[in-house]
Amino acid sequence: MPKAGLDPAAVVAAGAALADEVGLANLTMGLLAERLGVRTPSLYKHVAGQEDLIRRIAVLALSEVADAIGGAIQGYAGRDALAAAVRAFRAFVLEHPGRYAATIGAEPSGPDDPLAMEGGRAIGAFAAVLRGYEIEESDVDHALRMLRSLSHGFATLQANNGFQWSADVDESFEWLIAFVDRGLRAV
Amino acid sequence: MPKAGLDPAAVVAAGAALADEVGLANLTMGLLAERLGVRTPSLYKHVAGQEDLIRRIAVLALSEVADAIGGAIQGYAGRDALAAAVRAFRAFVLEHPGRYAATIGAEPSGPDDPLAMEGGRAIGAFAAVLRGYEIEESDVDHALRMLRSLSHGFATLQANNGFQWSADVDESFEWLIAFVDRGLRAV
DNA sequence: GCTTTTAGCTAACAACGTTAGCCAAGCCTG
DNA sequence: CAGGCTTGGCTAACGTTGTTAGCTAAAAGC
Repeated sequence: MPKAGLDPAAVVAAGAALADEVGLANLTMGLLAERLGVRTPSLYKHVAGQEDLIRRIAVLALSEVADAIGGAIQGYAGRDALAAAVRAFRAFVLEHPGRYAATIGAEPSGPDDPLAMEGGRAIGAFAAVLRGYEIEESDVDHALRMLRSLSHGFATLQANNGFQWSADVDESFEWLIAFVDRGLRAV
Repeated sequence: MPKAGLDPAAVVAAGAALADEVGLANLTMGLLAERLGVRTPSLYKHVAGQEDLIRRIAVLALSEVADAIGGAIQGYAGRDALAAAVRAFRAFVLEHPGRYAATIGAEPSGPDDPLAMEGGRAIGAFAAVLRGYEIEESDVDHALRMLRSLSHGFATLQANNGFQWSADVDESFEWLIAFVDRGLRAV
């Protein structure tokens, strides 16, 4: 009785939403099937398995991250672009912790793997921020890695409640933006 | 036939070593039992279950991280201490990716949870680095979070092969130390 | 030396991912 | 429009993994 009208994109989208709700570790095929009003084995007509599902969720997440950052920095440059980019990134991770978690440890199989392409787009959005600073060619890659590490580290630590004590996290984040901005202008 | 002579510490140590070898995601109770020359259910005499095991591995990892950083910075201050600390941290994560992964997402249940205590010790080691800089009291927490985010982000991205293209990762890391050192002296 | 605790074992079960094989709904062609 | 083909759902079944129950023999204590 083919009536549910699923397709791979719908399954992946529902999987991503469910991962955000219950956490990636609790994203089970049975739970996803139930959410879609279908029996578990039916999912295998659309995705190859759980590993494939998570990989596709990662691709979706990276695509959304790239769009979010790219959209946020439009019309801005320098410190404004930096702030917009990292705020957009952090907001995405906090709103969509499950799908973002899918991107961690997902290794592209080759340069034309969709994972690599969307990942490259996300990194490109960060790279656009750096063009607003006067950074020597040889330093751009290092600065980009710094930006990624800081964004990823801060967002994941916060998403996992890694910051325990006193000081306000939003305040720390703004402090961090100022810190990086000063540093990049002095490079 | 109680002869294997296991105890919780031995099980946790073996679990941590195994996690480093095969990855935390592939750390199965059966595999660990086999490694210890014992049948799977016997492990439950020493740890309450897989969740408990991973939690204890996280405590062990945090304790080792704290010792590694604490030891590395002894006798150093300022930039030397900063470099020693983050190098020790990164080396630990790269040598022990499995046990470090156990610390991600482990939430302490209360302030006297061993997890919180060892985590606090590790953070304290980073905090010691900051005392070598002239940072205002109100900025210390922010700087500490920056340091943690950067260390965690860089190390985990590298451990997951998150840095894809050209530039040398070690070079980026040294660049990053210089970047943070300059920034902290200008705070 | 007898009792009690402890630490191993076997057997069994539940949850989950996955595969095989069936069958009806929708489409495509003659 | 009829018949076949493709598709997307289904049930049944299996392997793996985590976990519990209950037994037993080695060690520890009186």
